Amino acid sequence: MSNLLLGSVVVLLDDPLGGVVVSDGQTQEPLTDETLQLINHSSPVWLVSDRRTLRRVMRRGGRPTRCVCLPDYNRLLDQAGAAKVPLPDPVRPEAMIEAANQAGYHLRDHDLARVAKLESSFLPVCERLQATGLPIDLGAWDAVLAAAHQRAGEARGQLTAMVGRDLGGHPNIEPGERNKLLDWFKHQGLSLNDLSKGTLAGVDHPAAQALLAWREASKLTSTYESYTERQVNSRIYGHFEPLGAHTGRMSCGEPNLQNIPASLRPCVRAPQGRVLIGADYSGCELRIVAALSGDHAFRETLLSSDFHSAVASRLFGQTVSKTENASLRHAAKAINFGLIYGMGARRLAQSLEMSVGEARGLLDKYFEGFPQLAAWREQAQAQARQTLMLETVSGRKLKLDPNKISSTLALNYPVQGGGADLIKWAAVRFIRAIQQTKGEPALVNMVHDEILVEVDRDQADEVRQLLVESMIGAGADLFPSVPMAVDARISQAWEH
DNA sequence: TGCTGGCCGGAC
DNA sequence: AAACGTCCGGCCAGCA
Repeated sequence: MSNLLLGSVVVLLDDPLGGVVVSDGQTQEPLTDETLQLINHSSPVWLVSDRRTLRRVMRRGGRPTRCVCLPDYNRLLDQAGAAKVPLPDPVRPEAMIEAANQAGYHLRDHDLARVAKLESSFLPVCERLQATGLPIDLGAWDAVLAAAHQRAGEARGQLTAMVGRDLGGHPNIEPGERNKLLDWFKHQGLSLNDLSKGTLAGVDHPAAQALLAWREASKLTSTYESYTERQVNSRIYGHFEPLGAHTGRMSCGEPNLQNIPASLRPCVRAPQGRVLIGADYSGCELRIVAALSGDHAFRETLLSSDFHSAVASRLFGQTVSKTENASLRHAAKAINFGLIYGMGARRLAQSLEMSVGEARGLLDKYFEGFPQLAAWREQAQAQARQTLMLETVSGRKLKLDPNKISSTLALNYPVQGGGADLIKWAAVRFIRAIQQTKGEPALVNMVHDEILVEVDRDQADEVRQLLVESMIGAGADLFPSVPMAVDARISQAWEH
């Protein structure tokens, strides 16, 4: 093929008879073990009309190194404000190649070639992740939920004892009935704007505490009980969407494996003879901020031992550690955290419970110490207004609606999106690194800045090392000016 | 009865 | 005017 993005291509299409058709654009063959070995060995770019087809071939042992899925390419194009390429109808090999070439030209015209290459390398990795599933200990999972049931029942009892016989005419108020509860609180002389955790925590009334307790427990039971209904051989299979978020992050649903709460993570357990390796970037988004801004002081402070304390010391001119002047550390941490999201003075004031004026003063002082960081923020926002385009390190792009230019997004997109680039590239590097490794290592989950791998116990140390190297190496590739740091631990369960 | 939007909260 | 981002999902409330 002439298109530089594709190189040599093989098209894989569903066969109406239930098989898969393999084509190079001229000849067509059925997918057999032989043709499969042939294309696996020569490693061309695979071209599929949808991920279902890719799954079918991978189930039969297909191991693509890169795979172009037109709908995903279209998403990259669309978000960059470029024209999409219609999926040919009917889907024929020559038409698919033509469409993919078209998409390739559009991608290059819009400087999306690098991110397209990243995504096409990541797609097979993502499919393998999805097909492997997350191993869980069903008994432990059920036990945690049974305890939550217990707590929910108790909290519900306490609440209805107080609220059940209502002066306002609502008999038997259920803890989920928001409007009635708001009504009831009003009757008690407490007119609340909402029933969020934040406002409820400040309400000095036992009913508020009972409601919070019920919500905490019933969240667990209502959301996570259904997970075990989906398990097959003690594994849960989520549906990962490689471009689920417009920042480039993956998303996951049915069920969502990316928001399993801390209380259930110990129930994610490797089967007999195998272990889990959990590895996460520590402070990777702050490191990305450091790399993008090029701020020397920020970089040096970040690389020193305890970042939040160090920032607090600079900010307030006194010694701060986790034990000494902890409130100052807390303030610095709030700013550092908000930095990633483009937080303003108002919100900082709210989270630190101070006046907006004080918060503004704090931010000014903060950016005084990190002048290049402040300049980068200004520049990023100005450029977003001017070009109406946001961009990450891999060239991933987001076209802004001129009617609603968000300065927070201008700051957050390159950071969050850069993090997505980073972990995807790390996963690709890891899969390549373990090609020859025994012990059947497999990705079992990815959560934005964390990678979870399952492997035979005997290979755990070796694979842990490869994983760390892949993650750090990906950082060196994408953000060479600031080294990434990775925490990695081997254990039976996810977060023991 | 089924759909939709808002609220709320889990993860990062 | 105001502004801490990205998701998924369960439940209630309102509407047809």
